[in-house]
Amino acid sequence: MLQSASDDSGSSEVVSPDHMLLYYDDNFEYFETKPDVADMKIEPTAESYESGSGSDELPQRSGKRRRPAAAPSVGSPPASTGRRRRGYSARERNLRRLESNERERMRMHSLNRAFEDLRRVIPHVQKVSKSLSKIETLTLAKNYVKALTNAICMIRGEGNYYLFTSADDNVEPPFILSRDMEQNNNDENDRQPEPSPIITRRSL
DNA sequence: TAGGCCATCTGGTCCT
DNA sequence: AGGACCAGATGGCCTA
Repeated sequence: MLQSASDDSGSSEVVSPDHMLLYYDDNFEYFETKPDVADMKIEPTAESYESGSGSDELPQRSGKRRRPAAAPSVGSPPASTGRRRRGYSARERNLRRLESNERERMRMHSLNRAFEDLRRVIPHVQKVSKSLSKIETLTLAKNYVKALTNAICMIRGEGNYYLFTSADDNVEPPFILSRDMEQNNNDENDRQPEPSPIITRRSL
């Protein structure tokens, strides 16, 4: 297995499949570093890749099977309308693909770090050995902003700016802020002093 | 075992 | 032209 178990924070230590980089011989044929991908069905050659004959597949390196040829996205031309850039050898194309994969991984890792930062500043009840999912994080953040906005408006004597609806209840636990719950979040030492909002949603 | 969540790959599109 | 962004597809892990 190439990928370690996720720590559920999205920041799992991942062994990049690209580090097991394929070797190419002079004919641009692929060679796996370890030919133990039992379910790998396609061993593409440069010819198949060049011809765009539908088997221009990179070998499965991460243990995850590549999806079949991409279905054309809605409202966009088919993938094979000549948009593929010419002039690149199979080796160059595959190097670019690997570089793109690496950039995409880095991008997703930075996105996950941002999610983790967001989790740290959203007061919530800690689930046992489990952090908030991404959708929970976003929904709680939205509710948090709403509640804080309402609190500000209340202080100004303007009444609630947002009304919470049943849709805001989709994420458990209910959005309630208290010092105890906030403390629940503060289990790490990388805290900076933050204001201590005392907001009880149910009182809104 | 099914479903939820996630990481990764991939190709199309947008942006600089 | 090339990188960023995006969404679809896929398979692994985990939990109820």
